This record gives sequence, C-alpha cells and structure tokens, in this order.
Amino acid sequence: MRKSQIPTPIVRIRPLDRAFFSRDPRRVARDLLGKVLVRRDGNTLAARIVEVEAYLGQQDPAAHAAAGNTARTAVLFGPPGHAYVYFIYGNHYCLNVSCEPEGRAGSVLFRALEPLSGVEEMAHARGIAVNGPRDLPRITNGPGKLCEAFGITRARDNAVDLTSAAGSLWIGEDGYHTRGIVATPRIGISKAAEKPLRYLLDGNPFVSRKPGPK
DNA sequence: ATATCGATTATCT
DNA sequence: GATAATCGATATG
Repeated sequence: MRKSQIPTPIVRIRPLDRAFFSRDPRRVARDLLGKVLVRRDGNTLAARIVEVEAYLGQQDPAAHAAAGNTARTAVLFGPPGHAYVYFIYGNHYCLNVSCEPEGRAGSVLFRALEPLSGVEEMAHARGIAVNGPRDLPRITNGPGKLCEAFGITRARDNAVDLTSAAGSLWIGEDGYHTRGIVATPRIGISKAAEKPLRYLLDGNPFVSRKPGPK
C-alpha cells in the first residue's frame, strides 16, 4: 500500500551524445548549464550543472592546451565528450569535458553543481556535516569541491567517455529548462583574464561566487 | 563582508 | 625553479 496518492516522479536521465560536445566550447558551456553529472557505482550521485567555464584550446593563453599536445593534455586533443581531469595546487582535482572534433583542444571546466541525489554520500566524501539546507551549496560550489564530492581523480577518471551511461561517470539531461544565463570573466586565471567565458545560472544559490558588481 | 596566506605536487620553462 | 583553471583557515572592518 502506497502512503500517498501522488505518484513518485520517475526522472529519466539520458546521456548526451558525442555531437553535443563536438562544437565550440562556448556553445557547449552554455548548453551544459542545467544538465546533470551522474556517478554510478555502489551509489548513484547526481547533480545539476550550474556553473562552467569555456577554454578555447591551443590559442587560448589560459588553457592548458596552450602548452600543446603533451602527456598531460592529450585528452583535450582527442575526441569530444571525454573527461580531462587535472591535479592543481598540490591539493585538488578539476574536471573538464573535451569539446570540438578530434585535433582541436577546446574544453569546458565544471565549476559548480546543485546536488540532486546522493547528498549524504557527497557530504561524506567532502568530510563535511550537513544540517540545514544552508549547508548544501558547500558540498559542490567549486571545481575542486565537486570533484571531491564525486570521488573524481585523474587516476580513476581521466580520459573516460562521458557520453556512455555504461560508464561510472557521465553527463545527461532530464528535461530541465534553464531560465537565465549570466557570463562573467573566468576565475583564478592570470592570462586572458578579461574574457567573459564563465557561464552560470542567474540567481542560482549553488554557484561558486555571485557575479561581480556590474 | 573582504583580504591574505599556507598547503603540497605535477607540469612546464 | 616557478607556477598553478583551489580551498579552508585566519585576520580584520
């Protein structure tokens, strides 16, 4: 016997296809807002993408790809829709998805997520206590934080195909429609720091930082 | 509320 | 040898 007459909503999440990522990273970045990052292993973790940055490949001084196709950046030059995971400041991992056709090295950095399911597991992975809703954003409101919440490391996830729901980490869409998108300069870079290539959902409380004053 | 700083290592010059 | 697509802690207004 069900407790409620209201049926449990079945939210079907289907993976994005490779063509989605085989485009200019600025287009991919905007279109990724509102999509869902999914981790399936023992648990299922899911979180909505609310903030990203575009990196424009070899010609973008702020991009890792500016150093060329090296052991570190090879995934960026490979086929679209794959995870580029790098380690930074001796402490944190960050997640990108490769964009554009093979040979071009554009990518999108994941900067903040809104947790949808597996909140307990994410908070545990982060080593933080969640009491009220006030604490939720701190689980995934930064590129290093979201990787920690999802257990993303270079050893485990670099180069994996993010278009395959058969894998443990992938990107899907659930029919969610975004309202407003804001563009600002990218965070934490010293080169090409003025370009407005950071995109976020307007007013979303799960972003890493509110947009600057005008 | 904003500012500054230390941690800690892969990668590049 | 210097730097880095960060974070959390501490200090101060």
